[in-house]
Amino acid sequence: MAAAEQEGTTRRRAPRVDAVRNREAIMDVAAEVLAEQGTAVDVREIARRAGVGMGTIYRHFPKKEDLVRTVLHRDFSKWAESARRAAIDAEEPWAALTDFYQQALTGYARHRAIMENSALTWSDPDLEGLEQLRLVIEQLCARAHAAELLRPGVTTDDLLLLLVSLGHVVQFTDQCRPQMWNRLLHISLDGLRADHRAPLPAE
Amino acid sequence: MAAAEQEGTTRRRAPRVDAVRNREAIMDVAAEVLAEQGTAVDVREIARRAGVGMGTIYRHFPKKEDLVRTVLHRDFSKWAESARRAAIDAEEPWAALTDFYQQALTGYARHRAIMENSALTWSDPDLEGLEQLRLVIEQLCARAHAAELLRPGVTTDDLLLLLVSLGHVVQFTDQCRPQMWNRLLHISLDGLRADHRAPLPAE
Amino acid sequence: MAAAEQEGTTRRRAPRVDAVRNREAIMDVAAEVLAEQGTAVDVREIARRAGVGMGTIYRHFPKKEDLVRTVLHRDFSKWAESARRAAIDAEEPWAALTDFYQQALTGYARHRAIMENSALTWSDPDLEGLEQLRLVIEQLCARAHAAELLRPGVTTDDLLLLLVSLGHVVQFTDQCRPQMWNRLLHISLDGLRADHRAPLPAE
Amino acid sequence: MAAAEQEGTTRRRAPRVDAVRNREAIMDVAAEVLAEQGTAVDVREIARRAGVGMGTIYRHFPKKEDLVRTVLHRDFSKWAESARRAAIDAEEPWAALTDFYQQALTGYARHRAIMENSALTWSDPDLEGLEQLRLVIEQLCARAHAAELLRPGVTTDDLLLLLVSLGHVVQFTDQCRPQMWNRLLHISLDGLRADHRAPLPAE
DNA sequence: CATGAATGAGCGTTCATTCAT
DNA sequence: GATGAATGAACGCTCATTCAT
Repeated sequence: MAAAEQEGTTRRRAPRVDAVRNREAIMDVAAEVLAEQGTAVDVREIARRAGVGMGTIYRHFPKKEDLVRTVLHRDFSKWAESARRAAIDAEEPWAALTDFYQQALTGYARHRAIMENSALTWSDPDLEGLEQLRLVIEQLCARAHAAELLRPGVTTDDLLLLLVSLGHVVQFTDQCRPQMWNRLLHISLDGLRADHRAPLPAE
Repeated sequence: MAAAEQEGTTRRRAPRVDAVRNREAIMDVAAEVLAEQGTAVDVREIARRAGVGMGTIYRHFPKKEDLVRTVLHRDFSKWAESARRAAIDAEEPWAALTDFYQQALTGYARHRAIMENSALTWSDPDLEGLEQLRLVIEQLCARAHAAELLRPGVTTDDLLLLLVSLGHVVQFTDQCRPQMWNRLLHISLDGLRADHRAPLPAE
Repeated sequence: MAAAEQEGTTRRRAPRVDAVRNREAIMDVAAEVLAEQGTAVDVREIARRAGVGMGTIYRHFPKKEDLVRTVLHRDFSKWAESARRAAIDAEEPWAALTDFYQQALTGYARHRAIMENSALTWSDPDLEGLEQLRLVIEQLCARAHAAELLRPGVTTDDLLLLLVSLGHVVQFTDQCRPQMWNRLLHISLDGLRADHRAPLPAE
Repeated sequence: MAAAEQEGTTRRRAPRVDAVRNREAIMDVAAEVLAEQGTAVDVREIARRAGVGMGTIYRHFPKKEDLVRTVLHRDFSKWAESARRAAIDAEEPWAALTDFYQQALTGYARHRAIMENSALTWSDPDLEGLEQLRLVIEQLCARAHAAELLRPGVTTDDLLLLLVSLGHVVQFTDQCRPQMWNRLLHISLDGLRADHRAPLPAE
């Protein structure tokens, strides 16, 4: 009703509000469900939990994969952005790095669909997503190298891959051994320290 | 029938040579396909590629899962056994460990279904498979500790988890960056060395 | 959405008229096919004959058995209800009884699936269906006994069982000797008359 | 060995012995299984329980239905023959009739496949089986009519159909109400008595 | 535009029947 | 002949996607 009052001027916009609302509802629900169940979810469940019809989903996202990609991208970006800020705010380069891993592994690594997709993303450069994360890591990497805290030769890709790798560990130890990944993280980080001067193998 | 029984050596009339051949063909093809596509494959595709009818598969393996389990178990065992021998034969405890990882990651880690199953196995200890692997790693771990080459506090589970973790890395870098996991392996192994005396976090 | 809610009368947006039509088409076709072929029909055939896709059937009836049960229940109830009315309307207790059998055997006894189910229902009292019928028969039985028309000792179960029994006769004489069951019915009914005072054997 | 001694003369017959043995084993087992489970049995189960290969079954009986028909025919005939003798031996025509029903319903009516097939047989006169039974009943019927014990107009077909009808009752009350069919039998037989002079409806 | 009913390819599985050994 | 391995049509069911309302 309130929306209808402006009829004359906003005839076109009014429906958009709903559309946007819907789109967001869908994405929010999808985010939840994708995190819980991975990409194997039934589209119907997303529709049901979002309170919309399936057609609405398909209007906004022609293929299920489009929805998945969009949602993952958004969530990933959101998270990457907060990670970026944390990285900038940190004063100690090394602490920045370790905090980053801690946060990443406590947070998004539990997201089933993101982890599923990390693999895809990695091998299919057309798919964006890890790219933003790479930027964050690039900074962390550069700062740590600048402070000579990071082992010579360690690249952004190394750090990124380590993250994904530990992410998988989180996935399947989350239920039975909730903190075990932390040990692996420590081990890996110790292996990344500047103390180690032995060159890493070429790819 | 009576005639055949005199033989004494072969209770079963004729060796169903072709049946054995078929069973093996099925398992071999299944191994291939499971390695490529994971457990989601259509049984029909295995049948097609094995050159047999669907019914033949179901004769040998009443449920798809039976086929999967059997194949995975076979492949895993085969590989675990060779890993065990290599581990025993190695003179240097540290080399034994690194070679083991090298071999594991060059080999079975490319197998999608095995990797799928590793995750499951981890959280469901009833499922066998990783158990054999754990035994091998236990030995490697013990020897390395005995020689004081391994960081204090490092457990078999740490090493096992590292393996699975790097296995996933192999999975999704195999196509685009075939040797990249090797760098991570080096980093992790360096983090495992006895030089590091800092205690690892409790689980 | 908000606009639709004002209506107050129809919470559901649009009546899915065609959906109802489809559901009914499915049930009608299913009734036909189940009557003809019993519960062994291929769901695809029902779909084909109803002019819908298979999925449509499964939308309305999650399992084949749900469809079967629903259809049988509907048909059975419909018929049982009309039988009940006829039984009440009849003035003569004996005529009520004979008409009831006539109608039952001319009608639902040709339904293969119902007859299949009668057998099951008999041995599994959890399954509903015969229950309604039993109620009708109970009344008929009571009235006939009250009028001393029915042989002493005859129970509702006797009458019910006779019905099912003659139902089977209808099943397999329907094609070749369409009215033959009628003779058996007469014979049985005569055996049920109060003239016969010889006690019936205990179960 | 004993069979082989006559090699010269019976070269052709020796294998037949086995074949016959097999054929009989198959039929015996099939009889059992068909009685227990009806015609829906898996051919494999018959083969297994008969200790022969499936090919052997299909050599003797090109189609499953051939086996079924043959077995049922044999069992039916066997039983019909014993019924015939009992019928002849009986001195009282009425007792002959009632004993016949008693025996039939205690005996073969529990045979699932026979009962399944009775329906088919009835409507498909090409299928033999009931024919022999009809002959027996014809005699019983004639004797009872001659003694004026049987209601005028009652035909062999009436009696035959009554038998099949009560047979079905036995089928589904056997587990839960083992003797209930007996009551129906009494009722029907009383309806068949010569006391009833009312004409039966034409078919 | 939103809805959710409809579609149908595809999956795991069974079993009568055939055929190489 | 006998064997039982192989075949494949057919079944119940799921779910991404389309489309009439």
